[in-house]
Amino acid sequence: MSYRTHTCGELTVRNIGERVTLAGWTARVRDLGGLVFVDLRDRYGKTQIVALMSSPTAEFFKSLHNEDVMQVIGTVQARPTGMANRQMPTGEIEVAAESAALLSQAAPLPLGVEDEEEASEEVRLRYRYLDMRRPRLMNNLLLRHKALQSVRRFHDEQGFVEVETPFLIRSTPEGARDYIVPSRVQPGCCYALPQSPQLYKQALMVGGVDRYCQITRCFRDEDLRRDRQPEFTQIDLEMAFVDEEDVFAHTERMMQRLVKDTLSLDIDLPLPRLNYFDALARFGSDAPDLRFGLEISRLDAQFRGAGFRAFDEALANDFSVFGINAAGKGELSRRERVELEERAKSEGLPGLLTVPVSSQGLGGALGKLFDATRTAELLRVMESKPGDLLLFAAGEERSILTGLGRLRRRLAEQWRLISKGEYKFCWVINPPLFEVSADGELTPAHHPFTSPIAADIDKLETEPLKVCAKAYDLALNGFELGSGSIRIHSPRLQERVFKAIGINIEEARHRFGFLLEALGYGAPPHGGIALGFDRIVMLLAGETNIREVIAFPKTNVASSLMDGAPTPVDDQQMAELGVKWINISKNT
RNA sequence: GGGGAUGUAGCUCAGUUGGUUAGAGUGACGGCCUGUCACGUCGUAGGUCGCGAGUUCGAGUCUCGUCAUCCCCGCCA
Repeated sequence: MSYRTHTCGELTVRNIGERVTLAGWTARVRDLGGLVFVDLRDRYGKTQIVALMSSPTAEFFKSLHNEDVMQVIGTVQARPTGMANRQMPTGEIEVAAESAALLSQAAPLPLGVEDEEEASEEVRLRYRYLDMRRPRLMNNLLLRHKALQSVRRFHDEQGFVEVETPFLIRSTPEGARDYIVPSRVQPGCCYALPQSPQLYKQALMVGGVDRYCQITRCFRDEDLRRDRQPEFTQIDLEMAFVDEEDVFAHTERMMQRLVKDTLSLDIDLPLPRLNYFDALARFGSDAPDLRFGLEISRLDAQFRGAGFRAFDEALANDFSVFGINAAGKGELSRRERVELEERAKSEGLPGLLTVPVSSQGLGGALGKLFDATRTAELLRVMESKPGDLLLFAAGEERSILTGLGRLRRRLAEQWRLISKGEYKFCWVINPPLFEVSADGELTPAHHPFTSPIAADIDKLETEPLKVCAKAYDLALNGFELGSGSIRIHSPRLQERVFKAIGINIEEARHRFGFLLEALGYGAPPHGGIALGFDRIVMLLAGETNIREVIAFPKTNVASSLMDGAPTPVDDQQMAELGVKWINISKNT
């Protein structure tokens, strides 16, 4: 006989009179003396079990503890008139118990499975298997499953081949720090866990797998954030014989389908596109949040010669002035404006000038400095009207823009300019191919296999920093969902790019192993994208933290509180690997 | 590596200018109760105030250090 004939979420009035067997967790026991109710729960729902004092099971029910696992055999019956619970799907019926069996006993729980939100992050992570019994995490896991199936089904329909690539790979010094795995068979050598399957998917293109997709784990040993875990899942895809437009079209349809399959929402295509520099200039971010305004304006011309000393000095130093129109915020109190200025400093801005706009013109520090013409011009550029509050900051262009970008997001949250359930995607396209690293070297902004846009190839040797890449990021609601590019498939162009960043072909071959060789054996034009699956699910779930959509996530210092990883390992294990610790100061 | 927040009963929290025996809700345990559904009701147990120093007649409260969890900057091709 099977453990259960039905789940705890499916019995309704249609089942009245049926003899059923249910199994699940004891969610609650309501002992009324001569009458006992038990809510039996599984992931499908809850069903009320009832036993009269005269019933042989009543004594057993009274002895139950919360979360004991049991099996009940009984008959589905309608609840007495007026006793239905309209809150729950099974609320019109109950199961009159004939017999019951305890399947497993539960000790008192360290967190309340029944109450929502009443547990610290620490306790939830330590007892993740209990947290899972609560609807929030369970629903997120179910949503994640749906999203996985949607993406797989879509790619299968489109003729994509799912190929698994290795987890034990060659370490490359580029990019994020690698997780390292020492080899026992080859003492002194290590594998790395992949930061992404980049090199392999390009090899697959050379191999003729012209449409590849993989939903796979990636590993990066960097500090965590609310949208970053050391191991995370990517939707990785690559296509041969395509240009950017093909990748855009494919990715957009995948996202459209994903949002439809999970949330039943329709996304309009094509998705808007922003040039990388425009995104930075207007939103102070390469992953702009388009759900609200507060756009940034460049105001060098409007402030030049206006006599505002701090900004004049900045302009004289080749710095810039930028502003944001906080529409309708002109009535903020003196104190609120000071708080705003403090907030700006905490976002890395050197300072913030706040100026209310009234029907008389500009207030605050600019009231006396700006004449009618200058005022009119400023209001025109900032699209401002009386009742607004203007925010200004001056300094080095990029740092002011990114600072204002962070402030912009904070203010939108604080002022509740974002409505829930809105999904605003956008492509951010054609970023620079190279950037200058901290030590002054030219480095690839994306990765060294990214193709420059055709029009810029001639500048590779002369003005490398002006070369734009055939690369693109997909952003959603202020988060980077993923990025990709059209790759270089010509060994000659690849060589020029390496030369531009100061590495010769031998060195490149040493660092990137097989890929360069592969490109020499007939590589089709190809490109692709990799999307952060956890982030996508986080946003679909309406969560603000990636941990909420990961079954067993890590803490800020990359610990797993449930199993205690990472731990020291035996000397024996280390000896086999030929590895010895030095200078260990803590955690030993 | 840097900045910020938090840490008090199993859980979620309160605890005043430093002052007697550290409280509440919930959960746990025991009793009563025949229509509950956050059942009600009566009772009982439950504390290394994260840890370690220091200041003080006296520290949950003040100072320093340290650990843990969270958020941000750096970092994340």
